[in-house]
Amino acid sequence: MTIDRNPSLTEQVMAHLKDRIRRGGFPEGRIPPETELAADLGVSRTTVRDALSRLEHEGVVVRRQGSGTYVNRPVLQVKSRLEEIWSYEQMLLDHGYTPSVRVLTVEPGTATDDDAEALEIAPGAELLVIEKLFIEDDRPAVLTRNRIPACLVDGTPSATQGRAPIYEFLEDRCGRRLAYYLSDIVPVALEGRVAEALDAPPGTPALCFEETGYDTAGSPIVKASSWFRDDLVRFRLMRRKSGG
Amino acid sequence: MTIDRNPSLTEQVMAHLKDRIRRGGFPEGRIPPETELAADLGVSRTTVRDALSRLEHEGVVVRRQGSGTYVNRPVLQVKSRLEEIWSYEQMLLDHGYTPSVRVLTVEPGTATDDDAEALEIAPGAELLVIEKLFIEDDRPAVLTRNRIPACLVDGTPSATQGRAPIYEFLEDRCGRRLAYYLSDIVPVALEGRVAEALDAPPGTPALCFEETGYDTAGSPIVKASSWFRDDLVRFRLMRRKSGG
DNA sequence: CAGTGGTCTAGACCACTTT
DNA sequence: AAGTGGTCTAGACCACTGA
Repeated sequence: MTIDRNPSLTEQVMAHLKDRIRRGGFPEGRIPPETELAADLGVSRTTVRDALSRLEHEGVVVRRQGSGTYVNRPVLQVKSRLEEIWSYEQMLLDHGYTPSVRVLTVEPGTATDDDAEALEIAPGAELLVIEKLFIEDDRPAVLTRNRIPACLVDGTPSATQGRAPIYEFLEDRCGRRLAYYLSDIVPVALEGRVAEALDAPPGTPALCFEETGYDTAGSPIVKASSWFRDDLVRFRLMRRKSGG
Repeated sequence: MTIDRNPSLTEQVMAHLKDRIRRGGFPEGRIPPETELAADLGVSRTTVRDALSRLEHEGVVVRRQGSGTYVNRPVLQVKSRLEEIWSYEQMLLDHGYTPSVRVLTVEPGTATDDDAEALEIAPGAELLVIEKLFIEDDRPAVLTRNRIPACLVDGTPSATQGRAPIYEFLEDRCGRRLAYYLSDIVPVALEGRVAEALDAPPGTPALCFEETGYDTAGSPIVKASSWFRDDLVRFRLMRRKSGG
Protein backbone atom coordinates (compact mmCIF):
# COMPACT_ATOMS: atom_id res chain seq x y z
CA MET A 1 0.00 0.00 0.00
CA THR A 2 1.21 3.49 -0.84
CA ILE A 3 1.14 6.19 1.80
CA ASP A 4 0.14 9.48 0.28
CA ARG A 5 1.33 12.42 2.37
CA ASN A 6 -0.39 15.15 0.48
CA PRO A 7 -2.80 16.15 1.82
CA SER A 8 -1.22 15.45 5.19
CA LEU A 9 -2.24 12.46 7.25
CA THR A 10 -3.95 14.80 9.70
CA GLU A 11 -6.04 16.31 6.92
CA GLN A 12 -6.91 12.86 5.61
CA VAL A 13 -8.06 11.81 9.06
CA MET A 14 -10.14 15.00 9.32
CA ALA A 15 -11.75 14.36 5.94
CA HIS A 16 -12.43 10.74 6.85
CA LEU A 17 -14.12 11.67 10.12
CA LYS A 18 -16.14 14.50 8.57
CA ASP A 19 -17.35 12.17 5.87
CA ARG A 20 -18.32 9.50 8.37
CA ILE A 21 -20.15 12.09 10.47
CA ARG A 22 -22.05 13.33 7.41
CA ARG A 23 -23.12 9.79 6.57
CA GLY A 24 -24.34 9.26 10.12
CA GLY A 25 -21.62 6.69 10.70
CA PHE A 26 -21.49 7.35 14.44
CA PRO A 27 -24.72 6.18 16.07
CA GLU A 28 -25.41 8.00 19.36
CA GLY A 29 -23.03 10.67 18.11
CA ARG A 30 -20.17 9.03 19.91
CA ILE A 31 -16.79 8.93 18.21
CA PRO A 32 -14.47 5.99 19.04
CA PRO A 33 -11.57 6.49 21.48
CA GLU A 34 -8.45 8.08 20.09
CA THR A 35 -6.36 4.96 20.55
CA GLU A 36 -8.91 2.91 18.63
CA LEU A 37 -9.06 5.41 15.77
CA ALA A 38 -5.28 5.47 15.63
CA ALA A 39 -5.08 1.68 15.40
CA ASP A 40 -7.89 1.43 12.82
CA LEU A 41 -6.43 4.11 10.57
CA GLY A 42 -2.83 3.02 11.06
CA VAL A 43 -1.56 6.37 12.32
CA SER A 44 -0.22 7.55 15.65
CA ARG A 45 -2.46 8.82 18.38
CA THR A 46 -0.81 12.24 18.01
CA THR A 47 -2.05 12.49 14.43
CA VAL A 48 -5.56 11.50 15.46
CA ARG A 49 -5.47 14.05 18.26
CA ASP A 50 -4.29 16.74 15.87
CA ALA A 51 -7.21 16.00 13.55
CA LEU A 52 -9.71 15.95 16.43
CA SER A 53 -8.36 19.24 17.83
CA ARG A 54 -8.92 20.93 14.52
CA LEU A 55 -12.38 19.42 14.15
CA GLU A 56 -13.19 20.59 17.66
CA HIS A 57 -12.00 24.06 16.76
CA GLU A 58 -14.29 24.05 13.76
CA GLY A 59 -17.05 23.03 16.12
CA VAL A 60 -17.69 19.70 14.41
CA VAL A 61 -16.99 17.63 17.53
CA VAL A 62 -16.87 18.18 21.27
CA ARG A 63 -14.35 16.47 23.52
CA ARG A 64 -15.00 15.75 27.17
CA GLN A 65 -12.08 14.66 29.28
CA GLY A 66 -12.59 11.33 30.89
CA SER A 67 -15.73 10.72 28.88
CA GLY A 68 -15.23 10.74 25.14
CA THR A 69 -15.53 12.65 21.88
CA TYR A 70 -18.92 13.44 20.44
CA VAL A 71 -20.48 14.82 17.27
CA ASN A 72 -21.68 18.40 17.82
CA ARG A 73 -25.13 18.35 16.24
CA PRO A 74 -26.16 22.00 16.73
CA VAL A 75 -23.16 23.27 14.80
CA LEU A 76 -24.38 21.49 11.68
CA GLN A 77 -26.71 24.52 11.32
CA VAL A 78 -23.81 26.82 10.60
CA LYS A 79 -23.52 27.23 6.86
CA SER A 80 -20.39 29.32 6.61
CA ARG A 81 -18.01 30.30 9.36
CA LEU A 82 -17.62 34.03 9.65
CA GLU A 83 -13.92 33.82 10.50
CA GLU A 84 -13.23 31.81 7.38
CA ILE A 85 -15.13 33.64 4.67
CA TRP A 86 -12.69 34.14 1.85
CA SER A 87 -14.80 34.65 -1.23
CA TYR A 88 -18.34 35.99 -1.23
CA GLU A 89 -19.10 33.83 -4.21
CA GLN A 90 -18.15 30.77 -2.16
CA MET A 91 -20.13 32.08 0.81
CA LEU A 92 -23.26 32.32 -1.30
CA LEU A 93 -22.65 28.83 -2.64
CA ASP A 94 -22.44 27.63 0.99
CA HIS A 95 -25.83 29.25 1.58
CA GLY A 96 -27.20 27.05 -1.18
CA TYR A 97 -27.39 29.80 -3.76
CA THR A 98 -26.06 29.87 -7.32
CA PRO A 99 -24.62 33.37 -7.42
CA SER A 100 -23.45 35.46 -10.33
CA VAL A 101 -20.99 38.34 -10.19
CA ARG A 102 -21.33 41.71 -11.88
CA VAL A 103 -18.35 44.05 -12.02
CA LEU A 104 -19.70 47.59 -11.56
CA THR A 105 -16.50 49.60 -11.81
CA VAL A 106 -12.75 49.13 -12.22
CA GLU A 107 -11.37 52.63 -12.06
CA PRO A 108 -8.76 54.89 -10.52
CA GLY A 109 -9.44 56.85 -7.34
CA THR A 110 -7.63 58.77 -4.62
CA ALA A 111 -7.07 57.77 -1.02
CA THR A 112 -9.05 59.50 1.71
CA ASP A 113 -7.33 60.08 5.03
CA ASP A 114 -8.92 56.91 6.38
CA ASP A 115 -7.79 54.91 3.36
CA ALA A 116 -4.30 56.31 3.67
CA GLU A 117 -4.00 55.43 7.33
CA ALA A 118 -5.28 51.90 6.88
CA LEU A 119 -3.12 51.23 3.82
CA GLU A 120 -0.07 53.03 5.16
CA ILE A 121 0.24 55.28 2.12
CA ALA A 122 0.08 59.05 1.61
CA PRO A 123 -3.32 60.79 1.69
CA GLY A 124 -4.42 61.51 -1.85
CA ALA A 125 -2.32 58.67 -3.27
CA GLU A 126 -3.70 56.87 -6.29
CA LEU A 127 -5.89 53.81 -5.80
CA LEU A 128 -7.50 51.21 -7.97
CA VAL A 129 -11.16 50.91 -7.01
CA ILE A 130 -13.10 47.78 -7.88
CA GLU A 131 -16.81 47.51 -7.18
CA LYS A 132 -18.62 44.22 -7.53
CA LEU A 133 -22.15 43.06 -6.99
CA PHE A 134 -22.99 39.46 -6.09
CA ILE A 135 -26.40 38.46 -7.32
CA GLU A 136 -28.53 35.49 -6.33
CA ASP A 137 -31.39 34.76 -8.71
CA ASP A 138 -31.90 38.39 -9.79
CA ARG A 139 -31.70 39.62 -6.19
CA PRO A 140 -28.52 41.54 -5.36
CA ALA A 141 -27.12 40.13 -2.11
CA VAL A 142 -23.69 41.67 -1.56
CA LEU A 143 -21.97 44.84 -2.74
CA THR A 144 -18.22 45.15 -2.30
CA ARG A 145 -15.86 48.03 -2.89
CA ASN A 146 -12.13 47.22 -2.88
CA ARG A 147 -9.39 49.84 -2.82
CA ILE A 148 -5.85 48.82 -3.77
CA PRO A 149 -2.86 51.20 -3.82
CA ALA A 150 -2.16 51.88 -7.49
CA CYS A 151 1.57 51.43 -6.94
CA LEU A 152 0.96 47.74 -6.20
CA VAL A 153 -0.97 47.06 -9.38
CA ASP A 154 0.79 45.78 -12.46
CA GLY A 155 -0.60 47.67 -15.47
CA THR A 156 -4.23 48.80 -15.89
CA PRO A 157 -6.61 45.90 -15.49
CA SER A 158 -9.75 45.39 -17.51
CA ALA A 159 -13.22 44.77 -16.14
CA THR A 160 -12.78 41.09 -16.97
CA GLN A 161 -9.79 40.87 -14.70
CA GLY A 162 -11.77 42.59 -11.95
CA ARG A 163 -14.23 39.71 -11.96
CA ALA A 164 -11.85 37.33 -10.21
CA PRO A 165 -12.00 37.00 -6.43
CA ILE A 166 -9.97 39.77 -4.87
CA TYR A 167 -7.34 37.45 -3.38
CA GLU A 168 -6.77 36.01 -6.85
CA PHE A 169 -6.48 39.48 -8.34
CA LEU A 170 -3.95 40.50 -5.69
CA GLU A 171 -1.90 37.41 -6.32
CA ASP A 172 -1.95 37.59 -10.12
CA ARG A 173 -1.74 41.33 -10.71
CA CYS A 174 0.09 42.53 -7.62
CA GLY A 175 2.24 39.56 -6.68
CA ARG A 176 1.03 39.67 -3.05
CA ARG A 177 -0.64 36.86 -1.20
CA LEU A 178 -3.59 37.92 0.93
CA ALA A 179 -3.10 36.37 4.36
CA TYR A 180 -5.95 37.75 6.47
CA TYR A 181 -8.41 40.55 7.01
CA LEU A 182 -9.10 42.69 10.06
CA SER A 183 -12.81 43.46 9.85
CA ASP A 184 -15.05 45.88 11.69
CA ILE A 185 -18.68 44.85 11.75
CA VAL A 186 -20.76 47.98 11.38
CA PRO A 187 -24.56 48.29 11.45
CA VAL A 188 -25.88 50.80 8.90
CA ALA A 189 -29.06 51.99 7.29
CA LEU A 190 -28.74 51.54 3.52
CA GLU A 191 -28.78 54.83 1.64
CA GLY A 192 -28.03 56.35 -1.78
CA ARG A 193 -26.25 54.30 -4.41
CA VAL A 194 -25.59 51.42 -2.02
CA ALA A 195 -29.32 51.02 -1.35
CA GLU A 196 -29.95 51.37 -5.08
CA ALA A 197 -27.37 48.77 -6.06
CA LEU A 198 -28.74 46.32 -3.49
CA ASP A 199 -32.30 47.09 -4.61
CA ALA A 200 -33.41 47.85 -1.04
CA PRO A 201 -35.55 50.72 0.27
CA PRO A 202 -33.49 53.54 1.80
CA GLY A 203 -33.20 53.09 5.55
CA THR A 204 -33.13 49.27 5.47
CA PRO A 205 -30.91 48.00 8.32
CA ALA A 206 -27.90 46.11 7.02
CA LEU A 207 -24.48 44.88 7.99
CA CYS A 208 -21.35 46.45 6.59
CA PHE A 209 -17.84 45.02 6.85
CA GLU A 210 -15.14 47.65 6.95
CA GLU A 211 -11.94 45.74 6.54
CA THR A 212 -8.28 45.86 5.74
CA GLY A 213 -6.49 42.96 4.08
CA TYR A 214 -2.86 42.14 4.87
CA ASP A 215 -0.25 40.09 3.03
CA THR A 216 1.89 37.37 4.57
CA ALA A 217 4.40 39.98 5.74
CA GLY A 218 1.71 41.86 7.69
CA SER A 219 1.57 44.83 5.30
CA PRO A 220 -1.84 46.23 4.35
CA ILE A 221 -2.62 45.71 0.67
CA VAL A 222 -6.36 46.26 0.30
CA LYS A 223 -9.16 48.13 2.01
CA ALA A 224 -12.64 46.82 1.48
CA SER A 225 -16.20 47.78 2.35
CA SER A 226 -19.00 45.27 1.88
CA TRP A 227 -22.72 45.61 2.37
CA PHE A 228 -25.09 42.68 2.83
CA ARG A 229 -28.80 42.24 2.34
CA ASP A 230 -29.80 40.76 5.69
CA ASP A 231 -32.77 38.95 4.21
CA LEU A 232 -30.44 37.00 1.88
CA VAL A 233 -27.22 36.64 3.86
CA ARG A 234 -27.26 35.88 7.56
CA PHE A 235 -24.05 35.51 9.53
CA ARG A 236 -23.84 32.83 12.15
CA LEU A 237 -21.01 32.31 14.54
CA MET A 238 -19.93 29.94 17.27
CA ARG A 239 -18.71 31.67 20.42
CA ARG A 240 -16.84 29.87 23.09
CA LYS A 241 -14.84 30.51 26.19
CA SER A 242 -11.33 29.98 24.95
CA GLY A 243 -9.17 28.45 22.24
CA GLY A 244 -8.49 24.71 22.22
CA MET B 1 13.59 24.52 40.79
CA THR B 2 10.02 23.37 41.05
CA ILE B 3 8.05 22.61 37.93
CA ASP B 4 4.49 23.85 38.27
CA ARG B 5 2.13 22.10 35.87
CA ASN B 6 -0.89 24.22 36.49
CA PRO B 7 -1.38 26.16 34.35
CA SER B 8 0.05 23.75 31.81
CA LEU B 9 3.53 24.22 30.40
CA THR B 10 2.00 25.19 27.07
CA GLU B 11 -0.03 27.93 28.74
CA GLN B 12 3.01 29.15 30.64
CA VAL B 13 4.97 29.37 27.40
CA MET B 14 2.09 31.29 25.80
CA ALA B 15 1.96 33.72 28.71
CA HIS B 16 5.73 34.17 28.62
CA LEU B 17 5.75 34.94 24.91
CA LYS B 18 2.75 37.28 25.10
CA ASP B 19 4.40 39.17 27.91
CA ARG B 20 7.65 39.48 26.01
CA ILE B 21 5.79 40.69 22.93
CA ARG B 22 3.94 43.30 24.98
CA ARG B 23 7.21 44.57 26.41
CA GLY B 24 8.70 44.82 22.92
CA GLY B 25 11.16 42.06 23.75
CA PHE B 26 11.47 40.96 20.11
CA PRO B 27 13.20 43.65 18.09
CA GLU B 28 12.31 43.47 14.38
CA GLY B 29 9.27 41.47 15.46
CA ARG B 30 11.13 38.25 14.92
CA ILE B 31 10.61 35.43 17.39
CA PRO B 32 13.50 33.00 17.97
CA PRO B 33 13.47 29.55 16.32
CA GLU B 34 11.38 26.87 18.00
CA THR B 35 14.41 24.78 18.90
CA GLU B 36 16.04 27.75 20.58
CA LEU B 37 12.92 28.64 22.55
CA ALA B 38 12.59 25.02 23.64
CA ALA B 39 16.18 24.92 24.89
CA ASP B 40 15.93 28.29 26.63
CA LEU B 41 12.70 27.47 28.39
CA GLY B 42 13.65 23.90 29.16
CA VAL B 43 10.66 22.28 27.44
CA SER B 44 10.29 20.10 24.38
CA ARG B 45 9.89 21.56 20.94
CA THR B 46 6.39 20.02 20.81
CA THR B 47 5.32 22.15 23.76
CA VAL B 48 6.74 25.28 22.16
CA ARG B 49 4.99 24.43 18.91
CA ASP B 50 1.71 23.90 20.74
CA ALA B 51 2.02 27.34 22.34
CA LEU B 52 2.95 29.00 19.03
CA SER B 53 0.06 27.30 17.23
CA ARG B 54 -2.38 28.68 19.74
CA LEU B 55 -0.83 32.14 19.58
CA GLU B 56 -1.03 31.98 15.81
CA HIS B 57 -4.66 31.03 16.05
CA GLU B 58 -5.27 34.05 18.26
CA GLY B 59 -3.53 36.09 15.61
CA VAL B 60 -0.70 37.19 17.92
CA VAL B 61 2.04 35.73 15.72
CA VAL B 62 2.45 34.63 12.11
CA ARG B 63 4.52 31.62 11.09
CA ARG B 64 6.17 31.29 7.72
CA GLN B 65 7.57 27.92 6.80
CA GLY B 66 11.24 28.02 6.03
CA SER B 67 11.50 31.60 7.25
CA GLY B 68 10.52 32.10 10.87
CA THR B 69 7.88 33.21 13.33
CA TYR B 70 6.95 36.88 13.59
CA VAL B 71 4.90 39.19 15.79
CA ASN B 72 1.67 40.18 14.07
CA ARG B 73 1.52 43.92 14.72
CA PRO B 74 -1.82 44.76 13.07
CA VAL B 75 -3.71 42.34 15.29
CA LEU B 76 -2.70 44.30 18.38
CA GLN B 77 -5.56 46.64 17.38
CA VAL B 78 -8.15 43.99 18.20
CA LYS B 79 -9.47 44.64 21.67
CA SER B 80 -11.74 41.68 22.15
CA ARG B 81 -12.14 38.69 19.91
CA LEU B 82 -15.71 38.21 18.78
CA GLU B 83 -15.51 34.40 18.95
CA GLU B 84 -14.37 34.52 22.54
CA ILE B 85 -16.68 37.03 24.16
CA TRP B 86 -18.01 35.36 27.25
CA SER B 87 -19.14 38.16 29.50
CA TYR B 88 -20.23 41.60 28.33
CA GLU B 89 -18.80 43.08 31.48
CA GLN B 90 -15.39 41.65 30.53
CA MET B 91 -15.83 42.83 26.94
CA LEU B 92 -16.39 46.41 28.12
CA LEU B 93 -13.36 46.14 30.39
CA ASP B 94 -11.34 45.04 27.34
CA HIS B 95 -12.55 48.17 25.58
CA GLY B 96 -11.01 50.20 28.37
CA TYR B 97 -14.29 51.00 30.07
CA THR B 98 -15.31 50.61 33.70
CA PRO B 99 -18.81 49.24 33.28
CA SER B 100 -21.61 48.82 35.77
CA VAL B 101 -24.53 46.40 35.52
CA ARG B 102 -28.18 47.13 36.15
CA VAL B 103 -30.66 44.28 36.41
CA LEU B 104 -33.88 45.46 34.78
CA THR B 105 -36.09 42.42 35.27
CA VAL B 106 -35.98 38.89 36.67
CA GLU B 107 -39.43 37.52 36.00
CA PRO B 108 -41.39 34.59 34.58
CA GLY B 109 -42.45 34.47 30.96
CA THR B 110 -43.75 32.03 28.36
CA ALA B 111 -41.93 30.60 25.36
CA THR B 112 -42.81 31.82 21.88
CA ASP B 113 -42.65 29.32 19.04
CA ASP B 114 -39.15 30.53 18.21
CA ASP B 115 -38.03 30.21 21.82
CA ALA B 116 -39.53 26.73 22.02
CA GLU B 117 -37.79 25.53 18.88
CA ALA B 118 -34.41 26.89 19.90
CA LEU B 119 -34.65 25.57 23.45
CA GLU B 120 -36.26 22.26 22.46
CA ILE B 121 -39.19 22.73 24.82
CA ALA B 122 -42.96 23.00 24.32
CA PRO B 123 -44.40 26.27 22.98
CA GLY B 124 -45.90 28.24 25.84
CA ALA B 125 -43.65 26.56 28.40
CA GLU B 126 -42.56 28.64 31.35
CA LEU B 127 -39.35 30.65 31.13
CA LEU B 128 -37.27 32.76 33.44
CA VAL B 129 -36.51 36.07 31.73
CA ILE B 130 -33.57 38.17 32.86
CA GLU B 131 -32.91 41.58 31.38
CA LYS B 132 -29.71 43.43 32.10
CA LEU B 133 -28.23 46.72 31.04
CA PHE B 134 -24.47 47.30 30.90
CA ILE B 135 -23.59 50.91 31.49
CA GLU B 136 -20.37 52.72 30.81
CA ASP B 137 -20.05 56.09 32.51
CA ASP B 138 -23.80 56.85 32.48
CA ARG B 139 -24.11 55.77 28.86
CA PRO B 140 -25.97 52.48 28.34
CA ALA B 141 -23.89 50.31 26.00
CA VAL B 142 -25.46 46.84 25.92
CA LEU B 143 -28.92 45.48 26.65
CA THR B 144 -29.35 41.71 27.06
CA ARG B 145 -32.42 39.58 27.47
CA ASN B 146 -31.88 35.96 28.54
CA ARG B 147 -34.55 33.30 28.50
CA ILE B 148 -34.02 30.10 30.50
CA PRO B 149 -36.51 27.22 30.67
CA ALA B 150 -38.13 27.45 34.12
CA CYS B 151 -37.76 23.71 34.60
CA LEU B 152 -33.98 24.13 34.70
CA VAL B 153 -34.01 26.79 37.38
CA ASP B 154 -33.62 25.86 41.01
CA GLY B 155 -36.11 27.94 43.01
CA THR B 156 -37.07 31.55 42.23
CA PRO B 157 -34.03 33.78 42.02
CA SER B 158 -33.84 37.31 43.29
CA ALA B 159 -32.69 40.33 41.33
CA THR B 160 -29.36 40.13 43.15
CA GLN B 161 -28.76 36.67 41.79
CA GLY B 162 -29.63 37.89 38.30
CA ARG B 163 -26.72 40.28 38.46
CA ALA B 164 -24.10 37.56 37.98
CA PRO B 165 -22.87 36.76 34.48
CA ILE B 166 -25.29 34.40 32.82
CA TYR B 167 -22.84 31.49 32.64
CA GLU B 168 -22.33 31.80 36.39
CA PHE B 169 -26.07 31.90 37.00
CA LEU B 170 -26.55 28.79 34.86
CA GLU B 171 -23.84 26.95 36.72
CA ASP B 172 -24.95 27.95 40.23
CA ARG B 173 -28.73 27.89 39.88
CA CYS B 174 -29.23 25.33 37.13
CA GLY B 175 -26.26 23.03 37.53
CA ARG B 176 -25.41 23.29 33.81
CA ARG B 177 -22.15 24.46 32.38
CA LEU B 178 -22.45 26.79 29.40
CA ALA B 179 -20.12 25.45 26.71
CA TYR B 180 -20.77 27.68 23.68
CA TYR B 181 -23.21 29.93 21.86
CA LEU B 182 -24.48 29.82 18.31
CA SER B 183 -25.07 33.46 17.41
CA ASP B 184 -26.82 35.17 14.54
CA ILE B 185 -25.59 38.67 13.87
CA VAL B 186 -28.59 40.78 12.93
CA PRO B 187 -28.64 44.42 11.86
CA VAL B 188 -31.61 46.32 13.31
CA ALA B 189 -32.97 49.82 13.76
CA LEU B 190 -33.46 50.46 17.47
CA GLU B 191 -37.12 50.95 18.40
CA GLY B 192 -39.46 51.09 21.40
CA ARG B 193 -38.23 50.02 24.79
CA VAL B 194 -34.89 48.79 23.46
CA ALA B 195 -34.11 52.23 22.04
CA GLU B 196 -35.33 53.77 25.27
CA ALA B 197 -33.21 51.54 27.47
CA LEU B 198 -30.13 52.22 25.35
CA ASP B 199 -30.92 55.95 25.34
CA ALA B 200 -30.72 56.13 21.54
CA PRO B 201 -33.05 57.87 19.07
CA PRO B 202 -35.53 55.48 17.42
CA GLY B 203 -34.19 54.28 14.09
CA THR B 204 -30.53 54.22 15.15
CA PRO B 205 -28.74 51.37 13.32
CA ALA B 206 -27.41 48.78 15.76
CA LEU B 207 -26.21 45.23 15.97
CA CYS B 208 -28.23 42.54 17.66
CA PHE B 209 -27.00 39.07 18.62
CA GLU B 210 -29.69 36.42 18.51
CA GLU B 211 -28.15 33.44 20.15
CA THR B 212 -28.67 30.08 21.75
CA GLY B 213 -26.37 28.80 24.47
CA TYR B 214 -25.62 25.06 24.83
CA ASP B 215 -24.25 23.02 27.69
CA THR B 216 -21.37 20.58 27.46
CA ALA B 217 -23.75 17.84 26.32
CA GLY B 218 -24.91 19.95 23.38
CA SER B 219 -28.38 20.67 24.82
CA PRO B 220 -29.75 24.21 24.52
CA ILE B 221 -30.12 25.88 27.91
CA VAL B 222 -30.52 29.58 27.21
CA LYS B 223 -31.75 31.87 24.47
CA ALA B 224 -30.38 35.38 24.46
CA SER B 225 -30.87 38.61 22.55
CA SER B 226 -28.40 41.44 22.93
CA TRP B 227 -28.38 44.92 21.49
CA PHE B 228 -25.29 47.11 21.22
CA ARG B 229 -24.74 50.84 20.90
CA ASP B 230 -22.45 50.97 17.87
CA ASP B 231 -20.86 54.22 19.01
CA LEU B 232 -19.70 52.53 22.24
CA VAL B 233 -19.06 48.93 21.24
CA ARG B 234 -17.43 48.05 17.96
CA PHE B 235 -16.78 44.45 16.98
CA ARG B 236 -13.56 43.61 15.24
CA LEU B 237 -12.65 40.27 13.84
CA MET B 238 -9.76 38.53 12.12
CA ARG B 239 -10.74 36.56 9.03
CA ARG B 240 -8.45 34.06 7.49
CA LYS B 241 -8.45 31.34 4.90
CA SER B 242 -8.40 28.27 7.07
CA GLY B 243 -7.64 26.89 10.51
CA GLY B 244 -4.05 26.09 11.50
C1' DC C 1 22.88 24.43 1.40
C1' DA C 2 22.05 25.81 6.07
C1' DG C 3 18.22 27.00 8.83
C1' DT C 4 13.40 27.35 9.59
C1' DG C 5 8.81 25.66 10.37
C1' DG C 6 5.60 21.28 9.19
C1' DT C 7 4.48 16.46 9.98
C1' DC C 8 4.67 12.23 12.34
C1' DT C 9 5.97 8.53 15.58
C1' DA C 10 5.95 5.73 20.08
C1' DG C 11 5.56 5.94 24.48
C1' DA C 12 4.98 7.83 29.29
C1' DC C 13 2.23 9.72 32.77
C1' DC C 14 -1.71 12.67 34.53
C1' DA C 15 -6.70 14.26 35.36
C1' DC C 16 -11.14 13.33 34.92
C1' DT C 17 -15.55 10.56 34.24
C1' DT C 18 -18.02 6.62 34.60
C1' DT C 19 -19.26 2.16 36.43
C1' DA D 1 -10.87 0.37 38.93
C1' DA D 2 -11.14 0.90 34.11
C1' DG D 3 -11.31 3.85 30.36
C1' DT D 4 -11.15 8.32 28.32
C1' DG D 5 -9.05 12.59 26.86
C1' DG D 6 -4.94 16.01 28.33
C1' DT D 7 -0.04 16.94 28.56
C1' DC D 8 4.63 16.21 27.54
C1' DT D 9 8.94 14.15 25.80
C1' DA D 10 12.78 12.98 22.39
C1' DG D 11 13.74 12.22 18.11
C1' DA D 12 13.14 11.52 12.99
C1' DC D 13 12.41 13.25 8.52
C1' DC D 14 10.21 16.52 5.08
C1' DA D 15 9.21 21.11 2.61
C1' DC D 16 10.22 25.52 2.09
C1' DT D 17 12.99 30.05 2.30
C1' DG D 18 16.72 32.75 1.68
C1' DA D 19 21.61 33.85 1.43
